[in-house]
Amino acid sequence: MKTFTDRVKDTVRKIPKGKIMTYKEVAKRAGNASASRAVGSIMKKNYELDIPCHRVIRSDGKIGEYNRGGTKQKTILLKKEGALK
DNA sequence: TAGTTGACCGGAA
DNA sequence: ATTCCGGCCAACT
Repeated sequence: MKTFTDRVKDTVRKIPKGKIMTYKEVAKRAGNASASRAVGSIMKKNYELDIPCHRVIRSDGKIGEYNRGGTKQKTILLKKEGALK
């Protein structure tokens, strides 16, 4: 039985290049639509290189936080991948 | 077991 | 548009 956390990691790992998902969408896909906050909490403590956490942004359209360079770096990465204009 | 924390969300002021 | 507040959930202490 996979836990919510495992599914979240799996979901984020499956996000294709140039694509973006909101924390809420990820939470929903993982099985708990209201766990958007928990998703961020999980990413923060489980940042594997297989998981492109920079492809996950907030529902407001804001970039959100990032542990490898902050919001700035996150934005740059998304731009490079073409996910963000 | 209970309390605190935070890469969030949505509504209200 | 910006700031504030309550709710929500998993991890940490």
